[in-house]
Amino acid sequence: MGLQKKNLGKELHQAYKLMRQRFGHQHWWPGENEFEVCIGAILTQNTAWSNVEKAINNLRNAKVLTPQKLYNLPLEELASFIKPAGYYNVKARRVRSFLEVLVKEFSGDLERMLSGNINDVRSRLLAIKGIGNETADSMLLYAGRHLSFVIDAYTKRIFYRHKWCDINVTYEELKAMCEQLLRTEIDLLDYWQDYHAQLVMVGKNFCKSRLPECENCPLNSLLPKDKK
DNA sequence: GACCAGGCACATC
DNA sequence: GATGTGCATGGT
Repeated sequence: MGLQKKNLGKELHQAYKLMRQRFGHQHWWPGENEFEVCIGAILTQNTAWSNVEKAINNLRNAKVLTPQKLYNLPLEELASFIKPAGYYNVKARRVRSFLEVLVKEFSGDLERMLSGNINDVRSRLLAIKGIGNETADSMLLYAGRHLSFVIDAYTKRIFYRHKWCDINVTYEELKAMCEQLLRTEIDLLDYWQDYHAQLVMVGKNFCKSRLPECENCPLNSLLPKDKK
């Protein structure tokens, strides 16, 4: 992590207040239940959520949105349902490998799969092919209600833009930094869930691509003074 | 038509 | 350990 700005914690919390003021509480994750959250977490990898919604609706309309039914689906059929989400062949395999563990090791009981020691649960998720850091943390935070901060491309882009981290920061470093500094609220789970959601709002609406400027961004008042 | 999106695994050097 | 590549649809 190296040199860390003094009062960075306060600045990060100020950022939250600004985003929250602009967008309101996001009540994330979008999804009817914990199982949908997990499937959505896989489907949204490098993909716009609007496309994921179509894929999930296909599954819902086909009435296969349960662990056992989804697991029993032939791979090609699963792939055709999730086509709108893109990368449908890889994602079909990734959903399948997640379900394999859920159904075979936990009898389809997602709550049991996600309960217990956070580090153990996280390791179990990361051992599944197709589940990396962000997907695992999304499942932990939004489906498992664990205190596991989610880092994504928007987080890195926004943090770097504001010089809250350097360009080479790793996933684990940024995650540890956020988890260490964002501890002021009473309800940390709600805070971390909404913090990530707010960052996605900023990313989607104001920090597209790697352009240095993002007009009308609620965080502009926090930009480093030399390049504004 | 180009560019982008809430990643990840794998190959290669 | 760092860097490059394939995967694919739909919106702007």
